[in-house]
Amino acid sequence: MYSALYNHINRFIDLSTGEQEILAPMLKSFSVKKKAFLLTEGQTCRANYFVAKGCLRLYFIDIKGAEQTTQFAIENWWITDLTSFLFQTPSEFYIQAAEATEVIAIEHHLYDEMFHKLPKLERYFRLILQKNHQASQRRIKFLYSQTAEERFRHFNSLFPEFVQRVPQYMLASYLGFTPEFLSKIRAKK
Amino acid sequence: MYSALYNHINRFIDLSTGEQEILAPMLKSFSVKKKAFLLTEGQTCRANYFVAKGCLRLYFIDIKGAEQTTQFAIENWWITDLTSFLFQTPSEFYIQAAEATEVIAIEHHLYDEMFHKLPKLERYFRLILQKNHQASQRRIKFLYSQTAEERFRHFNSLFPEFVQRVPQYMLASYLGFTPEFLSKIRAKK
DNA sequence: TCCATTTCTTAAACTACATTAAGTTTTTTG
DNA sequence: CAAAAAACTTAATGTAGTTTAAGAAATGGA
Repeated sequence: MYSALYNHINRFIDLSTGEQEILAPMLKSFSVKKKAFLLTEGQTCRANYFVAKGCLRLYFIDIKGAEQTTQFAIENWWITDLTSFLFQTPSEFYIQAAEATEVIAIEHHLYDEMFHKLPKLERYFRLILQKNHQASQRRIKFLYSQTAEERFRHFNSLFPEFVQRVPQYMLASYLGFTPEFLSKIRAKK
Repeated sequence: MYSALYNHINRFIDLSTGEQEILAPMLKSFSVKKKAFLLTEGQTCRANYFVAKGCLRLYFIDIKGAEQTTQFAIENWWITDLTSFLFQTPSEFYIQAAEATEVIAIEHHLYDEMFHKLPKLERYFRLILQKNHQASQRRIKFLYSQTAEERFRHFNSLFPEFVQRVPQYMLASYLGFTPEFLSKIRAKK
């Protein structure tokens, strides 16, 4: 049921079978159809989501009405609107399945309890959040140091399979330009 | 000596006097003169830095030779090049004092030991990293949703004192445009 | 398998911001 | 307190990327 998550946790800390059994009742596992939403603007984000299989994306709608993708989560990544999740306030974001996705969720009303019952998980989440922070530092540098074309070519060389996996308009907004411009870049060579 | 840090930690968890005494020998406290460096490109980042007083900034030099500020840390914020710090690899960043600054540092060779001796701090750092992650999500949205002028006006309305505190060229690169353009915006009104 | 929807492409006109360069003001330091 | 260095301003010129709009291709559902 939750083996994808247990395997991931065990990459960072040792979680015994007994501890897994304590954790299990606090989790929920379910499928999300392609294009279905786990969160929409105005709603309060109910859970922190772990992707067991598939792909979720976090985006918002800008003043001009365009979707701006700010994050993707593939296998073994957590995704949520952290502010909305932690403080149970209305979100300005959408979380949508970019593909048919298998999700494991920890809901807000059990989040603190989880750390209380399994303090070991403080370490797991600290390490995950450190990875997130590394990724953010890399991403900001990347956004500030290259032109749109360089960003695309660089991203494409690092994650060629992923570029094939999602529609170009999602990728374009994630990389900070328009789908038309991405089309232009590709046509070049 | 380390009271600024102890106070900060106690906002998130309860750290007893005894525990403070365990922590103390793993910390270092020192002053950094304005414009002095805690890290330069090519060096390995030795520590994670907590600002007790003053202001540090993290920046890199882009292809055109311009400084790009990617992060500021004022009182009660931690700052480091996390990848370089965790894996002890050469950094592409500089950490410099934007003002005369009082720093409390935890060095790499004591970082794991700190969590081993004081597992409570796993929680403190998880909570800090959550705040960081919230800040990153906010920042990315901010960068993607507004024009340069809007970003400046918005930032200025949120943090007017901070805008006065640092040179405009640092702020301009942090907000993602040139000092000349910032000058132009200001002249407008 | 066909129609509807979604996604991608092309190209011309436009604009927000960068670049360059020179001059001015402010801050730092001996 | 004078000189040097650092920070800021102004303005002309240039360009990377956007906008708009229309058509082509791919995908998905009944």
